Amino acid sequence: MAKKQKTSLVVMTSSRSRLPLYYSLLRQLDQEGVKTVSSATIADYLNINPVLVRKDLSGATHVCGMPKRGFEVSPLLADLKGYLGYDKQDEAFLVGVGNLGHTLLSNRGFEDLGINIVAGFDNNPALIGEKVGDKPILPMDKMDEFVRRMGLRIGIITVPSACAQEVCDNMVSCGVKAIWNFSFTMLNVPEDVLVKNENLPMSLALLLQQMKSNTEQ
Amino acid sequence: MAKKQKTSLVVMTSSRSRLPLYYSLLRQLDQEGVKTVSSATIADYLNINPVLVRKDLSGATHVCGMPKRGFEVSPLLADLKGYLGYDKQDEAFLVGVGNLGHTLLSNRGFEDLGINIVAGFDNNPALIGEKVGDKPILPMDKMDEFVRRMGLRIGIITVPSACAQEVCDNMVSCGVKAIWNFSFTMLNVPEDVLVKNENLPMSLALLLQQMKSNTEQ
DNA sequence: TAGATTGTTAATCGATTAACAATC
DNA sequence: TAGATTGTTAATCGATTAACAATC
Repeated sequence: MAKKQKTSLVVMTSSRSRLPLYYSLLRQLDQEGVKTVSSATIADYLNINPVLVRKDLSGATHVCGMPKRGFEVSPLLADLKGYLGYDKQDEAFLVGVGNLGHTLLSNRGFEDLGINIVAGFDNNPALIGEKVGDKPILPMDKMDEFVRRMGLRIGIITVPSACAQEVCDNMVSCGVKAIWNFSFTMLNVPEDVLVKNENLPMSLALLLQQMKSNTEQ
Repeated sequence: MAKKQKTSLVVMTSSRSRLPLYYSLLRQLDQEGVKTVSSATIADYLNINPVLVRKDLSGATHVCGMPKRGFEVSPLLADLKGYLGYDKQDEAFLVGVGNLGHTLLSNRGFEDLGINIVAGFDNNPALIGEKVGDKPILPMDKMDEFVRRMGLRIGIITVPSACAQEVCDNMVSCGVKAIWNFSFTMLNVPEDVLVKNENLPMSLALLLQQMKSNTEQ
């Protein structure tokens, strides 16, 4: 990783959303053989204030930075991994094995964070019984029993927007407590169920808006 | 859309990130034939404070809410569309036509927000000359000339993490000012270039963390 | 030693919420 | 009219930054 340039990142608030970024960066540095890193260096990469980095890290880890040398990368990484829960195994399932469903089932990045997408559900007879990214594709009408039996708490919705609410209701009735929603539908759920909308086009639109307000100045 | 339940959404800060959600919701309501909506109803769907909704809306639109009746959906939608820039056409391009690249090129959701991904670039000879989601796939070595000629400012990185920085450097040298990065590499860019990291596994991990802290209480 | 870098306390800043008068 | 709902001003809250003493 070259050191000359600065990274401009889209704004983010609260340590909760920054800690995963520290983790990413530290893992990258670790792989490059970097042993210690200062808060200023981390801050530079992420385009934030070094004091904020130190505060975030001291709140989440037991690693103390050393004056003159900064933080040791590998213990920091280990602590952060524990704090973020990446060392614990979590199981999720996905409904809607279309384009995006395939992509997520094949994504190897979940493993590293302790997340296992155990199965995909779909109604397409051509898919049922197949495997995508080593994960079995099961028929929709098996979902209820499967999810209850395995006690799954995390559901991923990658169906077309029109049937997202129905799938969501099903998930909720099976005891799902967190839904990662890729459809464009705003879902209705009971208060104890968490929904995270991952509207990709909107996410890019947000970036464009920031870019425009940047160049206007 | 049923009205009985509340939606729990992952926290978000500043009107910038909430306005697109209002837009989504209002469009949905509009399609259902809803004519007026109160700030309390919007707030309920999004699990936020109604005062915040009114403040956000009054800052972004010229539509005044009517006491007793709330806001008219369709003028609000129109104003919001303008404010968010969804009525202006923007052009982006994508590098790395793998699984995720295919998914994004085929996604119809960008159009509605005024975003057109004009082409995908890849080195795979089997893909070059093909079309994905109606978008042409071109060889990597054509990127430079193509991007400069069209004056493209927005690049999407969907290549493996190992070559992400190289692709990024290329983009920057072609004048790209905003990068939507799906690789797991923290990119180095000059200060005037905006990077938005879309690390999908990490995004789910963040949701899990919140779910766990919810159930702990 | 001098300088780089840390961790912490206090000050600042911005965003959210509470309170309330105005209005249909 | 009474009640629902608005928009705005002031108060609160939390997050970020500034200042600075401690230390290798």
